[in-house]
Amino acid sequence: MELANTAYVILGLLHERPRSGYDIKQAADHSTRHFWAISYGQIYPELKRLTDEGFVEVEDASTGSRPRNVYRITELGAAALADWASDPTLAACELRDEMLLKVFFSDAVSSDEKLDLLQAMRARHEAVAANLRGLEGHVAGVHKAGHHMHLEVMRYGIGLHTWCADWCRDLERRLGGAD
Amino acid sequence: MELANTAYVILGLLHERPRSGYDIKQAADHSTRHFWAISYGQIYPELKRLTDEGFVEVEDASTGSRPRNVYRITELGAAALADWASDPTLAACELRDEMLLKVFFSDAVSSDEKLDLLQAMRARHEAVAANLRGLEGHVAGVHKAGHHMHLEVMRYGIGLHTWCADWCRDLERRLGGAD
DNA sequence: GACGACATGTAAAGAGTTACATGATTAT
DNA sequence: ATAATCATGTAACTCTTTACATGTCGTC
Repeated sequence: MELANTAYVILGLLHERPRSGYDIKQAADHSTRHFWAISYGQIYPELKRLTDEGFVEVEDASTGSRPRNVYRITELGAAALADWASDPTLAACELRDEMLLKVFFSDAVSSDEKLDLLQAMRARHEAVAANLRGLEGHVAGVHKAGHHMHLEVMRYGIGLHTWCADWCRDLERRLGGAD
Repeated sequence: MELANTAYVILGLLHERPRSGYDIKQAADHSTRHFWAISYGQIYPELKRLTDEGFVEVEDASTGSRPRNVYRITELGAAALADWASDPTLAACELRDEMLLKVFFSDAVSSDEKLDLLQAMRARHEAVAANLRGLEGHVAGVHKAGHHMHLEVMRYGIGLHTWCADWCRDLERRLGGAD
């Protein structure tokens, strides 16, 4: 009865309020996506499993002939979530960044191409930071409902990607200026 | 004949100098691990594929009855690496951080547990930054051989994880002080 | 002699993405 | 009408990790 991290994303989002699989995907795309992305291919099978194990309950909320299943976390589910969230066991943070990989090996390419790479990478981080800043206002509203950490983590993302963009800018300057 | 990113990690490391599968694993663990980890289960099959496709050449370097295959990048391989590295196409940077996920959902746990979580997360980032700082001196030596970007990316890692540790510290202070 | 580093490889399991398939409702 | 959004789900595929299996060489 061990749950995967992806299950806890679902449980965590359902702890806020009942949601459909579709809603879970939307909510994840606007929040956890930046440090734990999930897809429909995981959500629907996982919801079935969580229902079978008693961590969530399903309620039919179909309108006319459009199906809609709304899931609600159970006490068992809330306990499992709290157990998981309160365990401070060290877990690695895994990063996979193809562009940084290219930068790492870019001694094999020309100075111009190196700069192009860094500029593209900076643009990416600026875009992510801007996107998160857009989300920030929305989260600040929900914030009042008691989800303080959602806002804090959103700002972590903004700060992190801003730092990355700054690093790119600084390296661009040093490569463009000195070389 | 499309290569996966993992293949480019191997190609990139072989571009520096010929290496065995074991050497590749060691080198990756001391460099790309922080933004692109690879395992033996990928390395050996991938080396076979790269050899079959002509991107690398294998040379027998066995000593006595201990087997050792040293791989060397070919011109075709170097061209493929340069092609890949010089393409600034936007690619997402994917992060999976279980501890941050817990922090995100930690409104469901007590203030004390929240602080424990943040302290553990800070310890993690401090450890990674310290580890990278230890590697930095080593990389600075190779640096002279023309691998400037290796050192830059190493410092990116140090800066990034230091930023993360600082963020944790700041949030700890605000949660511990005001609450 | 035992331990740690060197060395190669495979098989199975697990995690996650993508593409596909289907259809309803709402807004333009 | 038609496009966008809402809505559910599966199957195939890809990528990656983990565990296993095997054996050598140098050093304490």
